[in-house]
Amino acid sequence: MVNYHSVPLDATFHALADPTRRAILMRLAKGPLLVGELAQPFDMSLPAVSKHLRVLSQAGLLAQEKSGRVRRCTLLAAPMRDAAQWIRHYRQFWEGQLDALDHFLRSTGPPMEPK
Amino acid sequence: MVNYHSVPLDATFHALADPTRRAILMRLAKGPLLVGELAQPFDMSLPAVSKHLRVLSQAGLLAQEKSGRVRRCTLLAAPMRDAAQWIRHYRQFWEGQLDALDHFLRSTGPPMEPK
DNA sequence: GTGATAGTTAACCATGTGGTTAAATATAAT
DNA sequence: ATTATATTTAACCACATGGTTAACTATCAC
Repeated sequence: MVNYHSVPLDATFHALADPTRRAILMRLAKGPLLVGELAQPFDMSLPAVSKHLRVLSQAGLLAQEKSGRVRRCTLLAAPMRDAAQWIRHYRQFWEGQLDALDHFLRSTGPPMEPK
Repeated sequence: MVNYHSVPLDATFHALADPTRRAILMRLAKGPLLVGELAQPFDMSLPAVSKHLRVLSQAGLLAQEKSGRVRRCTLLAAPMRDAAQWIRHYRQFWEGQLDALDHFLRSTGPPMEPK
């Protein structure tokens, strides 16, 4: 049972599963930011933010460019595009399953209905 | 404290971050399956599969319809559509950042450059 | 009834996660 | 050289995760 986030898609979805990390990505979507700027609005310590940045880096979603004692964080889009593609690839099937959902809801009925 | 009120997205992305769960979803995309049928191709115990199914259920991605001593699992698409929408919403920005990636790669040089 | 079948729950284990504070590192400013 | 600033690393904590085996529940078949 080694690093089960070694698969790129695993790492990408894992990175997206945390609201702090999604917020970081949302802010970086508007342009690169320094670590300190990135951390400022969050109510958590700098090391906590640093850990989130490491998760994002390991998922290939973030590049850090060191410039003096400052680190400029840049969003990298490619892995997220892969994630979107995975979802899109199955969307046709899911949409085919929407009728199955209706059937399921009808067959089980409201929670308190006598069986 | 920032509230991103995005707990469902957390659950959806977390569910997608595991290759076993993605494989389960991929198979369910072709139509409902019983738990046993679902578990058969995986090299892990039934309780392990059962746990994955519970994660998927809690993420709202799976419905289980009990019929006799058998449970029919049906994929529910809606949360996945929300996840895709989250990604799609930021795609325009990421694509704007592709040039920033090029700039980053040029400015930092090859990976093994001496520090 | 007895037994087989489908599946979950319980208890456990090793490791991962998300957070903390304190110390370390590196660079800039004086 | 000293000090302040930006950021990471280390050590720690409580809890979650992904897996196991064993025991339990529920249903079907005889």
